Amino acid sequence: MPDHERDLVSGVIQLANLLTRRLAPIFERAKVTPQQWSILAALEDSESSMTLAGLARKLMVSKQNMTGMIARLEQLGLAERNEDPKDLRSSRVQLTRRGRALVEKLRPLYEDWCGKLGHDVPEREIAALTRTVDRLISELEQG
Amino acid sequence: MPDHERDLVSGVIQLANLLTRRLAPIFERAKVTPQQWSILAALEDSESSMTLAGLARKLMVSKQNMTGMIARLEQLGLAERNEDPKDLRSSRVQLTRRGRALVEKLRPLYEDWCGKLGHDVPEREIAALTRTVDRLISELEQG
DNA sequence: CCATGTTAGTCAATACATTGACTGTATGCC
DNA sequence: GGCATACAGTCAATGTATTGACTAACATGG
Repeated sequence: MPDHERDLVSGVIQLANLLTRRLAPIFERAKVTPQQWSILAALEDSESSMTLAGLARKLMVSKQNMTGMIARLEQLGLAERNEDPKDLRSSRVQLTRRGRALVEKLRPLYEDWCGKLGHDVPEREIAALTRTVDRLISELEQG
Repeated sequence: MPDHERDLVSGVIQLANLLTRRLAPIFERAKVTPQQWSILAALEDSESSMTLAGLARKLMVSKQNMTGMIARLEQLGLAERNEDPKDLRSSRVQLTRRGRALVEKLRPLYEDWCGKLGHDVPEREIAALTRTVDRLISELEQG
């Protein structure tokens, strides 16, 4: 029995921290962090290169943050930037061969982990949670 | 219509970022951050002093993190540390007079904001969401 | 009494995340 | 054409969050 009530806002923030912490060991052997994973997965999903700003919008982080994240992924040899001849402002980001291989290796691990998450909690509740989270994100995105 | 599906884990992490971002302006005039708010509120709730490790457990962050957070709150003159004569390892953290006054001023603002959150989303869903979040936290806390 | 193990707190290194300020490129309207 | 505006990317400063490594103090069982 929890001795302190946790409001929704604090709960979501604490849950996010906890998820990140528990997720980290899954990716540890590959030397990537959960946030790096999210970028790698987004790049593979896109089936083509993306701009920094496009990635930032998709993952809902600032473009300044994305600059650093991509720099680290480039350092690791998992992603690369190329100039876009059509728009000299943009660079197109894409997975390297190693990056793509890594995503293919890690995706099942990630999905397994997510699937096992909430084995205590009824399936219906998890689905409802997912939907409500999306609604809240949409609502907050405007403001 | 969202073009990309967002799984629960990514959704919760993105929602937490978004909540923090939207919450920040509420506290901006008082020069505190949402995370600092969470500590101040916890200290007021406790009705007595707390140890660093106790605070860290309650808010589910590492004690190393708490060291820095408390140092910043002390710098701001909102919290203070005193030695515990019963246990020379511990320091007891408590609100200063200014800290207590600030919490009293900010708490209604915070609660209003939380209350208005999800005006699109039925009350029942919000309550269900809160419960599910708590369950997931409990499950992950063990592992 | 003392060895062992646990707990409280700190420091350092690294990653993530924000805002503000800035450069350079593109776009659109007159 | 040229100016205003918006957008892409970066740098710097600050705060949050983690782990690992360490010291000091407490607690327990020989």
